[in-house]
Amino acid sequence: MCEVKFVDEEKISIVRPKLLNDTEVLEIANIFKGFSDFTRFKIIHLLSLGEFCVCDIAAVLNISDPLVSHHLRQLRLLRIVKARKQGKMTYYSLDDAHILKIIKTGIEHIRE
Amino acid sequence: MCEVKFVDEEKISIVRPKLLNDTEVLEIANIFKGFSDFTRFKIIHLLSLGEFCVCDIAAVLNISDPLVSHHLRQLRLLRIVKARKQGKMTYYSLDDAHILKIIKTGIEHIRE
DNA sequence: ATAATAATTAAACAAATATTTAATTGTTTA
DNA sequence: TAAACAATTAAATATTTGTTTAATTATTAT
Repeated sequence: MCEVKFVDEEKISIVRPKLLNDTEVLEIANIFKGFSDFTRFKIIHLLSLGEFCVCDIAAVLNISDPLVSHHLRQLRLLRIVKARKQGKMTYYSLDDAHILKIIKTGIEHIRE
Repeated sequence: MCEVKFVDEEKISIVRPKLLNDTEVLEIANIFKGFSDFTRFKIIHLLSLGEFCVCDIAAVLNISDPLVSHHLRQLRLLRIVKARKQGKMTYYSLDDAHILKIIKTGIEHIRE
């Protein structure tokens, strides 16, 4: 086990006040959690290309309607996507410009 | 259940070739997964402020050494952080500039 | 009203993941 | 060489989370 005192007390004291508070950290981590699942990211990426109904999302990605609906619900709660209802259908799209930026950052990153 | 044919066949056919392949999606989703946990994001954010040993990370964030080590291992595999060994200690820091950009995008996002 | 359909919700299950505790490795110093 | 310490690893547990299936809601059209 590691001793209690800090290896570099000074470095720590400079950094401490710059730390984010728990609420902020939780919020940010949750946003990234929205992007962290294989299926969910596929949905998000599709919606970055346009507005789609649940039915078409499921068909294009070859997954079931309830699964799409389930993920969209999470994404709506995280305000990553927004919904527009029209008749029987619900059309989904990305909620704001930030979301597109996050997607792009991710794509850029893996393409180095 | 939703019928098989697409609501907007044309829109779909335009979008289809623009979709990312599964390997890319998995890679991106995994990077975001690195950022998606409360404790792990705290570690990442701390490392965005400087280079630290396991011992100090654990002390500042008030969590156990093995937990820090465990998360750092994942982050190293995802190439989000890198390690530098010196004597008994291992010093960790962010792996590249992209990572800093992702962190900033996240912080920006919640601060609108 | 009834039937058909898009979407959502609920319940059950399966799989993945975070955390804890204990044991181990590897390096330094006495 | 033995003791001390930083870090890692392993095993066990607890929790969260993704997916499936079935049932339900809400809207449109007959």
